[in-house]
Parts: sequence; C-alpha cells; structure tokens
Amino acid sequence: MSVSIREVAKIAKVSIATVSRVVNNSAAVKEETKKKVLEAIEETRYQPNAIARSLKVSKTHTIGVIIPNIANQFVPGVVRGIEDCASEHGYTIMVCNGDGNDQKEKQYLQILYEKRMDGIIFMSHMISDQVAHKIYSLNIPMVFINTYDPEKKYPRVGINDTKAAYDAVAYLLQQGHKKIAMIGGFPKDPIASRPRWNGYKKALEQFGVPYDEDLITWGNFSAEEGYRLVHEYYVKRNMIPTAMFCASDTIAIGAMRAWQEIGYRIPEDISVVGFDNISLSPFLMPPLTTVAQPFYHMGESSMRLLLSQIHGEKIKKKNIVVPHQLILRKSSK
Amino acid sequence: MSVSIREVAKIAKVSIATVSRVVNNSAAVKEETKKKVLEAIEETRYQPNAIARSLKVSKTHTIGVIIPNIANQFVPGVVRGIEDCASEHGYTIMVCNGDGNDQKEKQYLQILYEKRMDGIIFMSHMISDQVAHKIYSLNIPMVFINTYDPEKKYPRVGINDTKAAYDAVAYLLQQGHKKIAMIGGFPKDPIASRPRWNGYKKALEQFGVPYDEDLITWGNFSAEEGYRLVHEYYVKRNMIPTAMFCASDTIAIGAMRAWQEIGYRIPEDISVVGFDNISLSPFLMPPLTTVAQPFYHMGESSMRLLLSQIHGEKIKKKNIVVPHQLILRKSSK
DNA sequence: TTGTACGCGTTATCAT
DNA sequence: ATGATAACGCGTACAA
Repeated sequence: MSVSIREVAKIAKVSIATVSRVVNNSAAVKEETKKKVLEAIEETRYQPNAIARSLKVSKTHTIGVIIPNIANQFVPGVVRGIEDCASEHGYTIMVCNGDGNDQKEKQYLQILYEKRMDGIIFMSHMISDQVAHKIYSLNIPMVFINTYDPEKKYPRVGINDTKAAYDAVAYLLQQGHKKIAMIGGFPKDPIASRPRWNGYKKALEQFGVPYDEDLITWGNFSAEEGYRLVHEYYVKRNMIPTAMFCASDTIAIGAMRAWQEIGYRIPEDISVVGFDNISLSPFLMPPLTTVAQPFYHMGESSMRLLLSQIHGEKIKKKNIVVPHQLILRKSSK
Repeated sequence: MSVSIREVAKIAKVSIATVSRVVNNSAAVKEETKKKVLEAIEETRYQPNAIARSLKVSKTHTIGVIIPNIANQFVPGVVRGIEDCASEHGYTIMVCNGDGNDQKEKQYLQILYEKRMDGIIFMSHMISDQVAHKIYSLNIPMVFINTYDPEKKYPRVGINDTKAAYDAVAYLLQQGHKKIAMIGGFPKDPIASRPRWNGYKKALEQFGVPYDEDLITWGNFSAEEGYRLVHEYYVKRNMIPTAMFCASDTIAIGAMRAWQEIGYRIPEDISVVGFDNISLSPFLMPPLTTVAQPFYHMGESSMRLLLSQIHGEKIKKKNIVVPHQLILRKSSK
C-alpha cells in the first residue's frame, strides 16, 4: 500500500518524530536534516494519512452537510457558499440528501457522527421531534439553515420570511392591486409557508384590503403545482386575480405558463411575483419579479457560524437573519 | 469526549474484543454476554468511532466527488445520482468544486487522497496534463464523467456528444432549415464543444448543406454569452439564421431572450434548440426543444463503476456511453 | 535540535 | 466463547 512516516524516517535516518515535525512544520528542524527528510519524502512518494492524524488529534477537518435535496433549485447555491468558506479554512464537506425525511435525516446524523465530523450544517423545512432528539444526543457543533431546532440551542440562519412576503405583497398593493392571489407551499410548513402567509395577510391588513381565504391555495413549491392550481382552481372557479404572489419561483414559472397558455398577458392582465430568485428567473418571459434570497451568503455565514463554534467561541445571536431583496422585473406592474 | 470501546468493556466486564464482536456481529457471542454488552453500550451511549475503524481496516467508505461547480445547472442532478447509489451501498460522499481550475483540482485530489477516499469520481470538461499527472500518481479507483483521462486507464461515462449534436441538427435540417447558426462552448474543449461541433458539421454534410464558418460562434455555456452573441454578432452583422443550435440550454435561454427582445418570434421566425434539458427548459416561453442528457443516470452509473473497481473487479468497457434524447418542444419548427 | 515511547479507538490473530 | 495483545499511522510529552 502507501508508505508510512516510518519508512521515511528509516530512509532519512531520523526518527519518525522528526519527519512529523517537517511534515507539519510543528517545530524547528535543522535545515540539513530537513533536507534529508524532504528527499526521503520525495523518494518514497510519502503522502500523509489524514485518517491516522484525525484519530490522533480528534479532528477530521470535515463537516457534514444535510440538505433536503441537492437537486433542488436553490440548494446548490447554499452548498457552494458552504464549500467555499469551508475549503478556505481547510475543511472539506460531506453532503447528504435528507429529502425532508425523518428516517433518512436521523440515519445521516448518526453516520456523520460516527465519522466524527467536526460539525454539521442542517438545512430543512421543519424538524421533527425524533430528529430533534437525535440532534441533542449528539452534542457537537451545529447550525441550522431555515429551520430551527425546538430548543433553539443552536444558531439558525435565514431570511425574515414574514417581512419578505410582506414586502412583495405591499409592493403589489402599492401598485393598486386589490385582488391578490397566493400560492403557498405546504400549509403546515412552519418555516417557509406560514411566515410568508402571515406576511401576505399583514400587508393586506396594513393597506386595508380585506383578506379573502378563497384567494389562497397550497401546492408543494413545484412548477407543476403552480401550473395545475391556476388551471384547476383559479380558472375553473373563474377567480381571476389581478396579481399573484407565489411562495417560490418554481411555482411562479408554472403559474405564468398556465396563464399565458389561456391567453392572459403578464403583466398586462396579471402581475406575478415569485420568491427565491433562482438563477433563471431573469431569463424567463417575462423576466420574473421576485424576492431574492441570498443563498450563497446563507451557506457562507452558516459555515462561519459553525467554525466559531468549532473554535469554542460562544455564539450570542441565535437567529441570524440575512437580507432579502425585492427584485422588480417585468412580470409585474 | 465520547466513550470508547474500552469503557464499554469495563462496564460489561468483558474484553474489548468481545465488545467489538457484538458491535460488528463479527463472531458468535453467547446470548447472555451479548446482552450485558448491549446494556453497557446503552448505558454509556457508546458510538463507534469510524475514524479508528478506518485506520484499522484501511477503508473509509467515503468517496470523493470533484465536479466543476455544484451551482451549475446540471451538476446537482449528477451528484444526486451519485449520492443515492453511494448511500445505498453504505458510502458517503465528499464533494469538491474544482471550477475547471487545474490548481484547485490538483489540490482537491491531494486532499481526497490524504483523507483516504475509497475512490474518486471526477467530472470536468477537460483534464490538463498536470491534473492527469496527479491522477496517475494516486493510483486509486476512479471514474470520469464527460472527460477522459489521457491514457484512458480509467472508465468514463457520458453521452455520445457527436451523435447527440448530429441528431439535433439533422432534425433541423429535416424541417427544411438551411441557415443554421451554432453557439458552442469553449472552442478548445475536447469533450463537449468539439464533438458537438463535429456532429453539427456531419449533419450538414449528410444533408448536402454547405458549411459556413461565419454561422459559428463560441461562448462559455452561459446565458449571458448566448444573449450577448446574438446581439453583438448575429444581429450586428445582420446574419439572421432560420435556426440556431446551442451547445447548452443556458446559452439557448439567453439567445431566445435576445431574439425576442428585438422582435423575432420563436419558433415562427427562428427555431432554437438547446442541449442538456435542464429542469426549467419545459417552462420557458416557448418551451425549449433540446437534447436531454440523463444526468441522474450518469451519476448513478459512474458510482456503480467505481464500486466495482473498489471491489476489485476488472472493468472491461472503458467508455460507457449513456443514451441522449432529442426532446421536441415549442421552440422549433 | 533530536529521539523514545505512549496513546488515539479499532480490528484481527492468536491463545485459552 | 472469550481474552490478551499486536498492529493501523500518526502527534506529542518528555527526555536527552
């Protein structure tokens, strides 16, 4: 197999301690012996064994990342933010697709613990009691994206969903819209859906527009659902709004397509605003007005937060809210 | 910190060997003592240390995945395919963004080797001599996605790019188009760009349509470039084709937008066909005709190939070509 | 400045 | 069926 520090030592005619010292620059070594060691390393093609090192120092310089699904629209941006920050600090990431599934999440948590991650970043819509229980049993550095842990023991990073939805709907109201439909995600989802719904209601209230339950529908954040709901709910019931607030850009894409198919023009007949600002939103026809979430930034700052925990610093702020931004494009007026 | 096998042994009043045996089910243990051990494990909340185990058995059950950029349109699908297959077989993945950058790729290769991955999946456009050199120095199970290693020592999975481009352009030709523009990726890229260009030329030849260099431009696979090239090349030179073949869906998105902005209708005035079939292609206006790549499948089968290498099986087929598919939608006629 | 020796938490090979 | 004990490859007191 691969050569160990021992062989290098033998060839360089020094002790393994000395080899270790030059490999890690951990202590002064005479220039001459250092050269001998370096030559021996070259000759043997020695490569340090990080596993052995980890066992010794109880640090893997690896962090676990549990996300719903890497293939989801905005997850990759977050992961990229995490990885950039991680690699910058000498860490590597292990990514796991939890699929918002209790069992899978629990199992990954277990595996990541056994593999002795230095910390874990956990992204999900909601976190079940079972998963929460598992999390607390681990007792290692952790940070949440979007979700909260029930006891709020660990920090969480995310936008202010209520305010973000409020901003979007308030903008529509300001433009004179009164009949504003909303397509949300899972109605029970306490992270993305409830707060956005609240923001919607709050805006209406503020502008003195009565809330109409019939204008609200729930899907699952997918384009297919947005498409389906427009056809099978709004059109079928002949409830044609003048504007529509969608809880995700994917929903908005499906919805816009449905409206356009049956002859409504966007934004002339119906204004549509999305949520997320995924990378293709500016290239849709028409380009989509939406609430941008700083995904990369979220990943990056969650990693930062994790690092400070790993370094033993005490976290004071448990809820790190990152800025959202309403981006006006052509799908609304 | 966390408890070791030793403490469990002490509490259960057995040897560490016995504890190891019950933890791994590696040998028969009397029911009675097994129970004692299990109780001790429960009591101490013992969790096996995978690092120590890895050091002992020289297997990490972890595989490294180097990709250009997880935030790129189609990369997440591939990674998802890899991860599903990996986790199904008890493996975990470490993902690294190489950014198609020699230095980064080399460095990640080094890190992944030091962390003793059981294998590596490498996805990139092209692989430089430096990186190739590094790869060969490692000598561990590896498989490539899209790229080849120069000596073709390791297997590679990908579509037949030439044939795929041929199919797309032949379709356009069949529809009666004669003036077909193409926007490629990096002209030097031997993986995605050259073969697709060749396929384009081959189709023209087959249909007896003369090849016109001026119809070809090169970008970098981005929507911005597609947009820019339409405006600054085709429109400015007044070279208006009747159809356009784009080497990626993102290019097509930018190009469609540019044409539409200046009043050309798609597909009535210009047909556009893309490449990749990213998840939003069906939701564009108009829905994009494109060549689908089976990303998930590519990830999955690359992982399978890696597993068989890890298990010591000899790979006979070095080039695994997965099926592409021309998907006809509304952006072409 | 350098070397010796121990321990990190396992698994595996011997005995018993 | 069980227990001692030797590795695995490394970092680090401590001694020299």
